[in-house]
Amino acid sequence: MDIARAAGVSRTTASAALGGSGRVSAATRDRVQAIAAQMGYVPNPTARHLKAGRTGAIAIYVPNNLFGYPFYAEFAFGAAEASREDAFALTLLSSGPVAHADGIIVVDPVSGDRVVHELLASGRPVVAAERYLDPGPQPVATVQTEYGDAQRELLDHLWDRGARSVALLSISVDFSWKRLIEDVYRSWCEEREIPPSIHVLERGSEADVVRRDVRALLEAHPNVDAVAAMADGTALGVVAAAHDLGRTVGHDLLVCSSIDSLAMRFATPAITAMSAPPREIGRDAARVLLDILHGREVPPVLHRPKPPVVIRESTVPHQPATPL
Amino acid sequence: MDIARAAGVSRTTASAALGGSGRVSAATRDRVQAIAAQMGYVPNPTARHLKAGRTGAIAIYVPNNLFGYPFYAEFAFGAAEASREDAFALTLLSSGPVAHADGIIVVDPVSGDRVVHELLASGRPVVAAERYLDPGPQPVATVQTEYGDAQRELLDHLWDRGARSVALLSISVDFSWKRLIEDVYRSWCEEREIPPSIHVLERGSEADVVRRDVRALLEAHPNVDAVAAMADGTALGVVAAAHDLGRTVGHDLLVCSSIDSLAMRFATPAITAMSAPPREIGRDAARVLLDILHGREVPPVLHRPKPPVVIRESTVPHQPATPL
DNA sequence: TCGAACTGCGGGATCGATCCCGCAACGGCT
DNA sequence: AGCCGTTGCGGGATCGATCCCGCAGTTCGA
Repeated sequence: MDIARAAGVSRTTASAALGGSGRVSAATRDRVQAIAAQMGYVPNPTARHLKAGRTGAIAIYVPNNLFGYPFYAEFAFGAAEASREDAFALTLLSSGPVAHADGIIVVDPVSGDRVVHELLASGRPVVAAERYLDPGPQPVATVQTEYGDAQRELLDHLWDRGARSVALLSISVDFSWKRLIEDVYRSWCEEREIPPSIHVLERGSEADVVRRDVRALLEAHPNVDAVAAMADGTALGVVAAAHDLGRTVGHDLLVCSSIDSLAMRFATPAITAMSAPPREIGRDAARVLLDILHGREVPPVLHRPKPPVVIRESTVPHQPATPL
Repeated sequence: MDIARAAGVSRTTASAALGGSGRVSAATRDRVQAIAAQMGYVPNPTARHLKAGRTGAIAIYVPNNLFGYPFYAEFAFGAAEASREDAFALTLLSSGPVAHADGIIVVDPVSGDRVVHELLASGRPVVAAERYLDPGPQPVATVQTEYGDAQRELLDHLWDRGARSVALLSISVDFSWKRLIEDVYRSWCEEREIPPSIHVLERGSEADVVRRDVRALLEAHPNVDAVAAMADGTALGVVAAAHDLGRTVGHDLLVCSSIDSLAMRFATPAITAMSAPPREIGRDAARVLLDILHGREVPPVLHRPKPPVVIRESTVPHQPATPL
C-alpha cells in the first residue's frame, strides 16, 4: 500500500480509492487506480485475512480410503472452482483435523470417523455432502442428491427387462449413501414381494475376491437373474464371474452399477449405471459453505435432483450406447 | 497472545517461552507453556504468515481434463500429506493462475498450457512432476519417474510371450510422459527391427469410439498380435474390439496398459499394466518444493525408480488355449 | 571497587491492509 | 456574518505474532 501512497495520497485514501469504501473524489480515485494498475499492485491476501479474522480458505475432507475413486477427485475440483469464484482457496485435508480454514466440506462422512467428529467439534461451520449419521455436533448444512430415486429407476429398469430375482452387492463402509441404496432396494423388493438378497463385499476387495464371491453367490442362487452392484468397479467383477459360469451378461444375467465411471463405459458389455455429476455436487457444497461464511441464510438441506441413469448393454444388449 | 500475557508476562516473553527463541528462564518458560496448554492456545497462522511474508500454502495444478483420472487424485493426496507434515496447506488450483501460495506443483505439464506458463512466470518456485517441455521460464526442480524403463519391460514381456507385431495406442495430449512412452516404443521397435505402429486416440474418446477405432486398426492390420494401450481405460476398448472380431485377449491378442487402475484389475481378462505409485510421487514432489521453500538445496531433478509392472491374464492367461 | 559481560524480561516497531474518527475547507441557509 | 452540514482526506489504531533493542539486576574478573 506504501507503493500506492507514493502516488501522493495516504494509505487510507488509497485503500478507499481501490476498495470503493470511504469518501474519495472521483479524480483521486481514478488517479490512484491508474497508478495501482500501472504498478501491478496486488493486495496481500494474508494481511487482509488477518484483519478480517478469516483464513480465506475452505477445506475438504474425504474419507481416506475413498479418495482413489474418481468421484471424489471431481467433487473436489468442482469445489475448488466455486471457491475460486469467491476468492477462497480450497485446501485438501489429509487425515489431520488441524484445518487452517474458515469452514469445511465433509464428503460422504463415514459413521464413526474420528476426524469428521473432531472437525465438527472444532466449532467451524461444516457442510456435509450426504447425511452425517452419528450423534453429537452436526453439520450446519447438508447437500443431498436423490440417489434413491435413481437407484429405484435402475431396479425398475431391471424389472422391465424381465429380472425377477435381483441381488444387491453392497459395501461394508457405513455411510449415508450405502444406507440409502440398501433401503431403497429393500422397500423395492417389498413392493414387488420378492425376498431381498444383500451381499456385502469387504472394503477394498480386490478384483479376484469380488469375482470369487460373486461366483459363489451365483452358484448358490442359480435363479438370480440380475445383480445390482454398488461400489465402483464391482460390476466388472460380476461380469468376470458370469464369464466363469458361462452366463451372458445382458442376456441371462443383467448387471447394473450405482456408480458410473470410465470402467463402466469401457467394459464389455458396457454397464448400465447411475451417473452422478460429482463436479456439480462439489460446486454446490462449496457454494453452500461460502454462503454460510458470508452470513447468508441457507436452508439446512440442499436437495439435488435425481442423477441420470445411463442404460447400456449390460441390461439392453445389441444397442449402441451412443449413436456412432 | 494477550491471553498468555494474562499469565503475568509480556507478549515478548510469552512468545519466547512458546517459540523457544530469546532468553527466558526455565521457570518462566514452563509456567507460560503450562498456562498456554491449559487455555488451549493455538497460534494464529495468518498472523504468523503475514509477519514471515509467506502464505503457508503450496498449490497443485493438474491439467483440467486429466483430473478425472485416479492417478492425479492420489498424487494430490500424497502431496497433501507431505505438506501437512511441514505445517503447510495444499491448495487445489482450478485453472486460474491467481495462486495465493508460496510455491506450486505442476503435474504432467501439458505443452502449450497457458496456466502453467503463467505460474512459471509468476516468479514463485515451481516443481514439475515429469518434464516441462516448453521454452521460457522453467521449473526450479523436476520429479521424474522412470516410466520408460517400465514401458520397456512391458514391451519385452509382450515379446517374450510371443508377440511380434505390437501396436501402440497413444494419446493426443502432448506432455512428457506421452513422448517418453512413444520414444521407448520407437527405439524398442528399432532394436527388434519391426516397424513401429502408433495410433493416436483423441483426448477423452468415449468407449465406443475407442472400440471402433481399434476394431478398424485390427481389421486393417490382421497380423497385429499385441496392443499396448497408454491412457487409462483404453485397454478395455481393445478388449471390446477383440471381442467384436472374435479374437481372444491373452491368447491370440495380447493387451497391456501403461496405467494401472481399478478398471485394469477388474477387467475380464485382467489387464497387465504399469503400476505407478501416485501417492509416493506426490509426496516426493511436495517434499522437494518444501525443501526449496525452506532454503534447502535440492538437485534439479529427482529421479524415482522404475514403477513395477503387474502381469495379468491379458498377457498370461490362466488356462492355456490356442497358442499364438 | 568498578566496569564489563551476561541474564531475564519488556517496549515498541513491523508485516499489509482496513477502518473509525477527526480535521480542514467550503457552501448553503438563516 | 455566523452556524451547520457535507466533502475530501489523513492520523493512528487494529488484527496476532515476531523480533530488535534497550534496560535493570546480577555476577565476575581485574
